[in-house]
Amino acid sequence: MIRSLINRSLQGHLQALIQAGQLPDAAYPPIQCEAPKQPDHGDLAVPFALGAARFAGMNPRALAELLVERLRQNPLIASVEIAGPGFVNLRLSPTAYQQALNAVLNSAGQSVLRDAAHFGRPSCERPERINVEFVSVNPNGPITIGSGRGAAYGSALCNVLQAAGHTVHREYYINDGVNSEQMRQFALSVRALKLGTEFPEKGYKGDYVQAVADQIEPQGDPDVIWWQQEAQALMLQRQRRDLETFGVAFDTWFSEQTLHDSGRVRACIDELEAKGIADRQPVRRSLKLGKKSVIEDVIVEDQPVDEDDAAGSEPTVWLRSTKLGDDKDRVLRRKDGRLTYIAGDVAYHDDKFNRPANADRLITVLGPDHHGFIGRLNAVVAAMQMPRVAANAEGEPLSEIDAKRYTSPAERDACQAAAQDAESKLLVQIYQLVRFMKDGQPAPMRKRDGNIYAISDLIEEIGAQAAPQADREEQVRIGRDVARFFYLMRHHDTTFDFDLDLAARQSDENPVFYVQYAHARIEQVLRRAREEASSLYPDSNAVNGGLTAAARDLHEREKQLLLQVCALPDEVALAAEDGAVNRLTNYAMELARAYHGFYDTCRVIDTDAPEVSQQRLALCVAARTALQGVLELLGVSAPLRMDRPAAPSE
RNA sequence: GCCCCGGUAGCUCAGUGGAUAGAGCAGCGGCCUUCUAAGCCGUUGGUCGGAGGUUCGAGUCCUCUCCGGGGCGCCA
Repeated sequence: MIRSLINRSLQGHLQALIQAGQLPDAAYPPIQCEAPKQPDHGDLAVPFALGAARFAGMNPRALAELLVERLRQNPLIASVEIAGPGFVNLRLSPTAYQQALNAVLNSAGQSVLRDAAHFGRPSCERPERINVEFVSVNPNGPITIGSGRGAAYGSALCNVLQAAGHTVHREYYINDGVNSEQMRQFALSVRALKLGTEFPEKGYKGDYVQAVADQIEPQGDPDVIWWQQEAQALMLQRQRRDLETFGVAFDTWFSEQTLHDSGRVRACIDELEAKGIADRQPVRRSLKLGKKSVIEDVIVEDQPVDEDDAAGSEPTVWLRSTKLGDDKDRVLRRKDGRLTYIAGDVAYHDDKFNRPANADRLITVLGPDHHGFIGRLNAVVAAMQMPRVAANAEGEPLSEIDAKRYTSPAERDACQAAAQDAESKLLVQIYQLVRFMKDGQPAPMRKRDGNIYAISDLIEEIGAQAAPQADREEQVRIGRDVARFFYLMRHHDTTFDFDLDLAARQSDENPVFYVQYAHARIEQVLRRAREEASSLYPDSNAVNGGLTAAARDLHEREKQLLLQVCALPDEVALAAEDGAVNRLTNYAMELARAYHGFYDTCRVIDTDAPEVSQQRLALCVAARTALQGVLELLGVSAPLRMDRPAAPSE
């Protein structure tokens, strides 16, 4: 925002220098400003000269001098100096702040998700249609606190991508395949509880299983498949409800079984066999990997063929995923005819790329136990996308190792191209383990009675402890806000400890309340202004009118607040690029800090100084816009007021 | 054996190859007759696990190594 304003200026200055022949025309790194480490270095710092010196063939300070000459002419810049090895430190003019503030105010009251003109939305260079699949747990239990991280991360990631200008499709893949062994066990457990039949050895216990059993009404003596479908439908209902409570919504709930029913899975296998990337040879290949996943050898093992298998049984069908970079070949169809999970995945990924509103790119959010899936999912995508290999094509001869997995140079080239292409189209985001800490000890995720620690339990627990007097709806709101914020505080690909005691504490240690309190404070100020000094209240026209008045040198705290507000689009752009949504929780805390500092030092409502007061009200509105924006992206509410917790009685 | 993640202040963690490595909490000391003190300000606290390397410059990139967490099914 302010930065992009300045960045544009900087680019202009650079071009001018090149055109004037003061700088050689070279492939310079991008010229950009950044927040200085120390506030007393100025409002913004430009490290360009340090990086560009090499390309210009001059020393950094001399290059900085050239820039400084130009910057002195710039009306947005109040002062500029060279510091350290060649930093250019800028102080912005009141005009620059004024312009930035007005720009933010233009999107006050808008949604960063829905309104494309919201200042928090960075301009996206290459908008894409992105399909994001997340959560996708088996419908044999509630959403656990473990998957809760994936739910929080996935939903926030979608918001960020959308705010960055992409078209996002949120998708949940329902693992409802009837040949799933786990679902069969679940169905048998439900049936046992309902009918009092023998409980399966690997059955599911816990109140949620009983709850499903209580709701099921069998007519006659239905088969296991019926039980399975009924049970998973009920479980799915519960999952949807819990996710909704957690602030997670999907555009599509995609059923695995529909792919089997429509014959798509079988058709895909046929296609793969026709291409030669799947076959029925009784061998399995695996890659022997050395350091840095360098392929040291290809191991080929014969698979036993039992002569006495029932007549009519067919050979196992193998996906030759080692040709596509996976470390093992994978079975698509077992010899008893049942299809594996990965067979469904082939059809599923193919489907995502071939819908009317097809995706340019897929993102799949998976838990830490699925880390080994990256290679095979990539192979699955590559297998369907690769062309049939022409038999007579030529290429560099095969190496000794490659000869063990490829039949021809042409096949090798086609496979490697497909694998590479798949890597650019499918991004697997793995989130790491969460440990829930209670009284300094890890809390068990699975209770002894077979019950699971569900996300709904977490929400209720936090809400009830943080606000014992509040009504249920309010407790759920608090529980959801705190849980989401906590999940999102750390980088998704880092293990972290979720401190349940801290989460439930309504104190200054809890960052969620710190951020929300900043918002409540803003609302309070605006309320008071409306009630006690309505002539100063910034309805949109009055704010803009007030700001076109003489620009004033802002207080240091006001500048810091506005700079922080203006950093939102930059943070969104970065998060969309690298998927590090946790930037935004950090940003939210910094923004809140900036506001609290401003609030403490700068009296807003002051009828004796109407112009200053009006500008500060405008700053409040700007801060509110940014806070609401970032909280909307995080899926955390922005409360209009927060009552001070009762002081401990003396 | 291979893969992923982590090791930064007493604790929990930030930290785009750039300046004197930062917050919060805990500790210590201040600030409510004025918009909510769930707040603010000051202060104490560091061999960024270790060793090499690349670079004008490394907590950040590369190699090796030590310690901790997790993963490597014709389960999903």
